[in-house]
Amino acid sequence: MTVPEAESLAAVLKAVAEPTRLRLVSLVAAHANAEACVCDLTEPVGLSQPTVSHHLKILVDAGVLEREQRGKWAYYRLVPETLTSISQLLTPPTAT
Amino acid sequence: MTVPEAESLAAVLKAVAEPTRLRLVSLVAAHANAEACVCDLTEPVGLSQPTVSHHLKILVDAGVLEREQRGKWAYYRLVPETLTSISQLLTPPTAT
DNA sequence: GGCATACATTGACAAACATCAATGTATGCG
DNA sequence: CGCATACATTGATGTTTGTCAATGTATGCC
Repeated sequence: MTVPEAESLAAVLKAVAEPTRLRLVSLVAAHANAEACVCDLTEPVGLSQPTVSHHLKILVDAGVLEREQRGKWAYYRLVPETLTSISQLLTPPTAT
Repeated sequence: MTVPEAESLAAVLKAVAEPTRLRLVSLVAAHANAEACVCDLTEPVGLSQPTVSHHLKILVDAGVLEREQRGKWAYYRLVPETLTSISQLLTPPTAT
């Protein structure tokens, strides 16, 4: 694995390697219509709205979630390809 | 995903979510006999011996690598089950 | 025993990070 | 226009993290 490869993989992993963000991803994926707005998420994770927005931005920047603004609300959806991709990159050669 | 589940998954991900440690894992896995000692690893990653030992300890604590002391050398091997496990936990439901 | 080798641990420090309060921006409604 | 709602951004703060120099520990060899 080259240095740039390691850096780009680490960047995505870093976004996900945080308990709150894992829960956010999980909550978004499990939510009705597979999308959720910030107001759906602050109460379940028990953190302030700015903090949740901050975490969501990190997940969007990493390509784990995507954001769509509809009226007053910002809807977040999972980008399954990203998780699938890092999942495959992490699978050890012996498996499969 | 519950809070404890998120925390334990995040702990393993955190160990791997670092470029140097990803390269170390990759180097160990690709090395002859699928094991490597610290002296095999410092030069490829270009960091000091204490720093490499430090990263290896984090990977061992997370269950990603295992360590075996043989004489003067400490040999590190991959624990494939750990990577397989987090790989599966990260696979989105839509995949498969 | 004495010395070299292989590695771990400690201490220190700058950089990155998670969090919140306060404030800013934009949308919708009357 | 004026106000409330939903969310983002900024600034500040305590904590974690990656790194190295210095030192400690243990093994092997003479």
